[in-house]
Amino acid sequence: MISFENFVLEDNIPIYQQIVGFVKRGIVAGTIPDGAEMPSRRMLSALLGVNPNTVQKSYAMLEEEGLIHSRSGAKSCVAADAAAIRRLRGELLGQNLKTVIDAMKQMGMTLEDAQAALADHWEVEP
Amino acid sequence: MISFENFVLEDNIPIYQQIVGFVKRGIVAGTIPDGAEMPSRRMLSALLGVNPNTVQKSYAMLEEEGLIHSRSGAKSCVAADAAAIRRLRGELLGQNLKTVIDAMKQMGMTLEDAQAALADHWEVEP
DNA sequence: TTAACTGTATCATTCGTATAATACAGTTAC
DNA sequence: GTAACTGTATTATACGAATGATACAGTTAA
Repeated sequence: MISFENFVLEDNIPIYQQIVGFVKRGIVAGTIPDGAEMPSRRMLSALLGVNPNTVQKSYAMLEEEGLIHSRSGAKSCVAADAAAIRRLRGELLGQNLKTVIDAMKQMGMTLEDAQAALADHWEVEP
Repeated sequence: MISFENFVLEDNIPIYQQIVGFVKRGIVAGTIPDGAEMPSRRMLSALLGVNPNTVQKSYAMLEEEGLIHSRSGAKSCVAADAAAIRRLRGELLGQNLKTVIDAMKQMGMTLEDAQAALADHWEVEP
């Protein structure tokens, strides 16, 4: 069973997007392995304190991208082969870096500034 | 008059937040100097193709943070002294880096991985 | 087989974002 | 002084995100 222990809800980002992102990053990291069982919609909604419909929306999007497989009545399973993981890594890395790089450039920072700031903030948090 | 030439609307982020962020980053970069005239609400809304009320919401938030000064009837001006710029730089840097660092750590990346990925993506765009 | 789960679907409601159409009072330049 | 701009305010509408409450059919383990 996949663990959502390290999942923390953020503000200002749709919850269903946060759940999708958490699962995607776990797949890339290998902490969510191919074939693993997803928690049921009801169980995860109770664990996170959100509505079952919100979790259902996340799972539907993961299903649409072919990252999980659902059969009516049975538990949903992760479906992530090596090709999917490779694709995900590039997708997530590009998304995250584009935002922060654009912002830093607009702040007048050079690559050296950015490298220093990244190193500064890396070990601050647990 | 402050230029919004380099401003591009993104999806999935509230427009009023994008405008606030653009002005804040410009203040940090120095491209939006202290005392400069802001474009009027109506002019900027026409330029960006958004509703005047949306621009008004952005300006009201900047006013609340003390970054611009508005007088009924006259144009709004930037109010950003050295202390405000220092505060802004730390605030924006922290916000942007926290998101991307958390995501990278969840993907199992080390600081060295992150440095390499940052350098890879830095010069890709104009 | 039956009870307890599972996925799936539908309906109503609340809230924030964004739009639209005005209106009014203060300023600035001619 | 007047016209053309400013900031500010109000009301209504539309849409997506999220919640809440059900309901129904498929599976799985006792």
